[in-house]
Amino acid sequence: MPARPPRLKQRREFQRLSAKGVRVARPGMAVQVLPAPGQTLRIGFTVTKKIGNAVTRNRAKRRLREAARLLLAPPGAPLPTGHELVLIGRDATATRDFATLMGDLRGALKQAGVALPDRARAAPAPALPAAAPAP
RNA sequence: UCGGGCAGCCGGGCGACCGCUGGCGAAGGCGAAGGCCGGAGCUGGAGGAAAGUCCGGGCUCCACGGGGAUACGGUGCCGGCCAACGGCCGGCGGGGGUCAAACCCCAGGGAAAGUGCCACAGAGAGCAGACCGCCACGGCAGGGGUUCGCCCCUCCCGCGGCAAGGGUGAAAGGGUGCGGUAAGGGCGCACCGCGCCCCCGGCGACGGGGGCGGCAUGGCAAACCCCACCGGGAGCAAGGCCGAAUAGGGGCGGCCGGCGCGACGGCUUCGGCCGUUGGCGCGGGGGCAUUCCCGCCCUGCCGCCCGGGUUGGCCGCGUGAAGCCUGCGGCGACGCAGGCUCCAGAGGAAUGGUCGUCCACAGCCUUCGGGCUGGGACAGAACCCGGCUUACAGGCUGCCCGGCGCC
Repeated sequence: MPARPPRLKQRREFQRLSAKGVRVARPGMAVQVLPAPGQTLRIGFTVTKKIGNAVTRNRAKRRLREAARLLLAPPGAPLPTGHELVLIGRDATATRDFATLMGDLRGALKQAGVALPDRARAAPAPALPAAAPAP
């Protein structure tokens, strides 16, 4: 039962990603990636006041969080490692069709070189602790 | 049923799967024990405005002897309600609405204390004023009449009277009518208005009546101002606890020093003794900061100079001026009594994602049965409560006034 990825919370962490990370943009969001070899994936979300009022900003952040959960930490899969991520909301984040939003995120992560967990391997066996099948 | 006008309420419903967050917490595991780990499952989870942060409080810290004055800010008809208010209720006064009406609106104390302002237009706007006009008197000219004395009409000039009418304006120094007058004018009179006094009703704001006054006192106080009353400051990053880290200061100069400990130096009969020294404690002394914190601190006294930290957890933190129902009192705001309920607590900050179905709504088509698309208003708790203000798709309920129709 893998926990969700740890969150980035502090201002200086966001600033570090902004200064040193690689930025990839899609209509639904922008993604900043910084390699962190050996570390489990950590992720942060940010939506500026330019996007809208508090309701709109909250919605954008929640949709980004849900999209990231479905892509990066599906039930049963181990957490990816090796990166820190920041997802940045844009104007379309709150209104874009959710499947399209997921597509944006998938494409952005692929372009940034972040490997997604293997969904097929994750699918079975939530009951037993995942004994790694010998290759 | 139509039109007008108020008040209250709702503001997407149901279901499925996957998630988030608070609470309770089974199996199982660990430990000698207190207990710890663990999390199946159950369950709570945004608003009427959570908003603006404009008022009033609770709570917290800081300040604070009593009285007065000044400055600054606020409030401003009366009575009541409320923990309190700049809020609410009921009245009063004024204004609006309408043929009447239901009903709506209001910074609504003081302008015969002072200062200031009153644009444009207009002759004149605060010691009022005379453009057109009206009237009297004197004079020139023209016309008419004549009893030949003069009279009447018109234009113009001069000198006066007036403020009715026209005109300007937001406002022109009471209004309407009659009398009076050369024409006019509170010049006189009646009524209305205004001011003062008296009586009556009302807790009161105020209302009613009578008498007197001939009119004196234009408006603006969301212009300064005057009067009356009220008002300490900062805010949950308040404030407190625990742990970690760093520190619990450092430097320079001058002067002074009670006791003990320590350190250093010297002497020693090895028991101690003497000296030096602001390293520590006691005693004694001194003193305070606010607006993120280093608080209770400092210290022998005086003077000068130089900083550091801001990370984690817990409490505060939701049983409250609480909500719902019923009854009683009150026109009402509201109060009292009884019963029932526990109802969000995050901290880069939970209430989301997807789907089905129904209910509104909008557009198009329609054979009027419906069909197809679109698509949920304003907006997100951050210590809590009472208000105000502002935003808001659509909808529900009740009441009041008036018209028409029916019984």
